[in-house]
Amino acid sequence: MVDRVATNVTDVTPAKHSRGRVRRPTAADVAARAGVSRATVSYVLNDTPHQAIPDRTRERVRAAAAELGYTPSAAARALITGRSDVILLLLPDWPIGSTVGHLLESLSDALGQQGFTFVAHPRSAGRPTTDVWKAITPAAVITFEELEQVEAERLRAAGIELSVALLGDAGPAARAMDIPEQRTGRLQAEHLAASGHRQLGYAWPDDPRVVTFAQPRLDGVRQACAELGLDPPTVVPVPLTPDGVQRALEVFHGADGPPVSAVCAYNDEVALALLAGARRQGLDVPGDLAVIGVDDIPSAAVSVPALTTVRAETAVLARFIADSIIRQLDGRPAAERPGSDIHSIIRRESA
Amino acid sequence: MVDRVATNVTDVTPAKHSRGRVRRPTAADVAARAGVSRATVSYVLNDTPHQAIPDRTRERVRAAAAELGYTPSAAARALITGRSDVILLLLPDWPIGSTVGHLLESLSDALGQQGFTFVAHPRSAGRPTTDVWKAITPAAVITFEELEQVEAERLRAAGIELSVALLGDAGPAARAMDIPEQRTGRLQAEHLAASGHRQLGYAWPDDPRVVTFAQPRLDGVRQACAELGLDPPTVVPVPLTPDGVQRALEVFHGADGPPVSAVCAYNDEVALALLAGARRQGLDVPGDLAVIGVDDIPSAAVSVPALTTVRAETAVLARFIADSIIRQLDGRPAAERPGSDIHSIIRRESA
DNA sequence: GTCCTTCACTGAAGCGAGTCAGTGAAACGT
DNA sequence: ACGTTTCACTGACTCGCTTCAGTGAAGGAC
Repeated sequence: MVDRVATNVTDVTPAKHSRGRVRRPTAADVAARAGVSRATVSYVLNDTPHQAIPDRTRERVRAAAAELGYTPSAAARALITGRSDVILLLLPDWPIGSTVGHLLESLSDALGQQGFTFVAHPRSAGRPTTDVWKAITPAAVITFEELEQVEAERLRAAGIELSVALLGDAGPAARAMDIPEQRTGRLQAEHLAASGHRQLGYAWPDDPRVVTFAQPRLDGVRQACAELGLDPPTVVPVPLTPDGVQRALEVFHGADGPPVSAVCAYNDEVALALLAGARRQGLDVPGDLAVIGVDDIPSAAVSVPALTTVRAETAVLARFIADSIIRQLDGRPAAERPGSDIHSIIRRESA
Repeated sequence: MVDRVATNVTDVTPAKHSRGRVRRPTAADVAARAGVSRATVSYVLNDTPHQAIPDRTRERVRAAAAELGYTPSAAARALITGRSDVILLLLPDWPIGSTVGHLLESLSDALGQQGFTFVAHPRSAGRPTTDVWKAITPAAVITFEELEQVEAERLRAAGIELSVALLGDAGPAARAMDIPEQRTGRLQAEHLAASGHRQLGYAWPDDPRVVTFAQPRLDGVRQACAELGLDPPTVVPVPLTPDGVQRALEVFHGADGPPVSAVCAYNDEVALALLAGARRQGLDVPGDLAVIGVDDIPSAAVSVPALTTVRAETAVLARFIADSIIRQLDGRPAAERPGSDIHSIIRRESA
C-alpha cells in the first residue's frame, strides 16, 4: 500500500467488498495506516494496562483510527469476549405508558454514559418467548418481574451472567432490585390521612398483568394504614370502562361495606377514570371523595379537578439501576438504594 | 470422546471454561455428538440448499443439537454474515405513550414471526447520538423521522444497508414508509363535517418534538376541509397546562378570529385536556364545542363526556412495516400499503 | 473395464477482534 | 564486558460460525 500519510491527501474512500458492499475499516486497516501491528492497535485503542507503548505511537494509532473513522466490530468483540456492551430490557406484555417510556429514556441515558448500549425488547404476549438474548448476547438483562426458575436457567445456560428484576423481593438468592414501589403507596396513604381521612379505598387495576407493579403499591398503602392506626383499605378493582368505574364507585360509596372518603389509585389513569366517574354520579371531588394517583402523567395537570398524585424521580431511579448493574458486572457490591426522596407528592385539587 | 449416544445416558452437563464460566455448546460439540463434521452441522441446521445430505444424517444432527440445547452464537454469525437478525427501532426523544408502546409490541410480534429480533433504543435527548447500530449491527434500522443526510451516511458506512423512516414523504430517493397519518386527520374532519360543523379548529401539540407526527395529521384535516368546501382549520397550539388549555379555548371561541364549533385534536391527550378545560369554562361538549381525538387511549372511554376518537389498527400497520422491511432486505419490491380500512372512528359522546 | 457423475461428506480458510508468549534492541548494574 | 531487565513491539492463536473447494466411494454409461 502506498503511504499516503506523507502526502496531504487523506484518502478515506471506504473500501468495497467484492460484492460491491461497503466495507467498514478494520483494525488491520488502522494498523497499516499507522505502520504498526494489529496487536498494537488493539492495545492502544483499549488502553490495555501493563503495555509499554510510547505516546508517539499511541498518537499515530489514534490519528489513523480517527482518519479512517474506525470503530471496532461489535460482533467480533462479542465473539471473543463472550458478551456485548448491550444491556437488554425485557418489556412486559402489559401496556406500556409514559412512565415506562420515561424509564427507558433515563435508563438508556444512564447506561449510555457508562459505555453500555441499552435496548428494549417487547416480549410478545402471543408467542412463546424467543430467546432474544441469544440474538444479542447482552452483558445483562433487566426484567420487570422476576424470571421463572426455568427461564433464569436458560439465560444462564446461554452464557448471560447477570439478570436483574426491577420488582420482587430482594430475597437471599434473588437478583431483584426491589425498586421501592411501596413507597408510592405509603405516600398516598400518608397524604390522605394527613387531610383527616380515616377510611381509605384502593383502586386496584383490572389488568391481571400488572399485579407485580400494583401489589407493592397496595402493600405500601396497607402498611401506612396499619402504622397510622387506620382500618385496612377497601380494595376494589377498577376496570377502565364507564360501567366498571361506576360499579367501583358504588362500592367505595358503601355498597357492601363501610364507605370510604378517599381513595388511592393504582396510577393516574385509574385515578382520572375515577374522577370522570365521580362527575357522572354527581359526586364532588375532593368533597365527597378524595382521589390521589401515581405517576404524574401530563393529563393529571389538566383534569377537573386537577389530580393530586405521587411522582417519582425516574432519572434518579434509572441511575441507581444502571449503577447497580454495572457494579455487579464488575463483581463489586451493589449500589446503595436511593433514599426516600425520590418520591414526592404533587399536590393539586383532587386530594 | 467416548460415544455416549449408544448408551442411554444423555450427559448434557454444560462444559466449563477454564475460568469456570458456563460454556454453551457449539457447532463442534454437536458435530462430535452426531459423528459428523462441523460443516455438515452447519448445512443441516441452516437447510443450506444444493447440499446432498440424507435424512438419516440430518436426523442425527438435529437430535444431537436438540439434546445439547444448541443454538448458534449470534455473535459468530453476525461476524461472518456481516449483519445480525436484529432490527433496531430508534425511539424519538419525545415522550412515548401507549400508542407507541402498542406499535413496539406489534412490530416485535410481526418481525419475530419472520425470524427477526426486534429491539428498540431510546435516543437520549441530552447526549450526542452514540452509534447504537455499531453495538448491534442490525439488519435494518427503523426511525420515526427521516434521518439527516449525515446520519444516513454514517449508517451506511457502518455497513447497515437498510434504514427506514416511518414518517416523511416517500420521495424519490427517500426510504420512508409514509405511514398514512394524514388519514387520521381526514377522518376527524370528515366526521365533524358530517355532523354539520363548518368551521373547524385544530388543537396542535405544544411540544416541538412531535411536529413530524402532527404535521401529516393537520395536513389531512386541511385536505379534507378543502375538499368539503370548508374554511381552513384554525390551528391553535395547546400546551398541557391549565392556563394553556384555557387560552387555547378562548381562541377557539373566537378571541381573534371566527369561532369554531368543533376541534380536531392532535391526539387523545390533547383532546382530553380540551374536555377538562371546556368544563372549567362551563362550555358544553359537544353542544358548544365538539372535540375529536386520535389514538383511542384507555382514558378516552371513561372521560366525561366520553371521547370520540380515531383508532388505528396498529397490528396491521406493524405487519405492513415488517413485511416491507423484510422484502427490502431480500431485494424484493416493497409491500403494498395497507388500505384506508386501518383507521376507524370510535364514536362516543364528544363529537 | 474404464471414465464420468453423483453422493455424502470433510478440511480449511476466513470474518474482526483480543491476548499471550515471544523477540530484538536499548538501558542498566556490577 | 557480560548478564539482566525494561522497552516497544509483533506473530500467532482463538472465539464460533459459514462456505468454498475438494475427496473418496458408489453408481451409471459406453
